Amino acid sequence: MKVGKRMTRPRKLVVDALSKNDKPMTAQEIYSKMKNKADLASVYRTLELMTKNNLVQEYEFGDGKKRYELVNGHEHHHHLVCQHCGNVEDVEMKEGELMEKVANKSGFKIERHNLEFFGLCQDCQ
Amino acid sequence: MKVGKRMTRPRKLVVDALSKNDKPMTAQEIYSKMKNKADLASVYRTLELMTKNNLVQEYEFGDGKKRYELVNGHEHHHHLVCQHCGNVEDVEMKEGELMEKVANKSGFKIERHNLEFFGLCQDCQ
DNA sequence: GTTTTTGCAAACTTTTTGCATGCGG
DNA sequence: CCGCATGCAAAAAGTTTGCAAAAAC
Repeated sequence: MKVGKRMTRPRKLVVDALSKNDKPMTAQEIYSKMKNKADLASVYRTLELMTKNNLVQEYEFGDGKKRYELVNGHEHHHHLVCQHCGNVEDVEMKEGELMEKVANKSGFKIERHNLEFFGLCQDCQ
Repeated sequence: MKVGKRMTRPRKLVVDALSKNDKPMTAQEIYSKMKNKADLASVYRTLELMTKNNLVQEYEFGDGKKRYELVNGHEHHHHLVCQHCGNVEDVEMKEGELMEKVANKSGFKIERHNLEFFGLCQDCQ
């Protein structure tokens, strides 16, 4: 890891779990992948640390659980969340101009945005 | 209300609280506004009912609480959430073409999307 | 050796649920 | 009246926290 922090086993396990998955994961999902080799609380603490240091990005898809995805390697992107099967696909799109317009006309200093789509994937239509 | 459902006091109170506020409210906030005149559980049940019937729209701004806003009257819009003071402003933007592109290239049947911006409002910059 | 991090257990917060009672139409 | 909706209380579910023990460096 980095950030002047220690590279411990629980942290390795979290990174490991996240990097083996291509979809955002909940804390529970990450925890399940590491079979008692670290505590759930450590998972949460690690995710908080990594989120603050922009190593992971946090998402909410509306079911009350936060999901996390490694930033490393991933382009900036958004998600298509199937409301039937729960599957998640990545979408990339160039929304740059749109964001600029919002920034300009609002006077807000926009640091990040979440854009998620909900609907039905091809299999579920 | 409608939906073939009964217009009861708790439901009136929820609609009332929501219509007197111009920002999305949490269940707790709604509950607080109605001073023991209805139960929190009824607030949740009402919000669920109204969400399913598209009378309210549900949002998540990343703090683990769901927020609700009356659809009635409001144009389709998005939010600017200040990460410092928590204030929420509405933004309107024409993102139509962008949405179409995503729909076309993904094969997803998109039913709705959430787009929220996080940053610093003018006062907090 | 000292500081950071962990595991465990307990607490907290938000949301959901069961059930007997009560209100709306 | 009759069934849907409510209040209350208890339970889920997700996340956070305190603290002594253990691991990094």
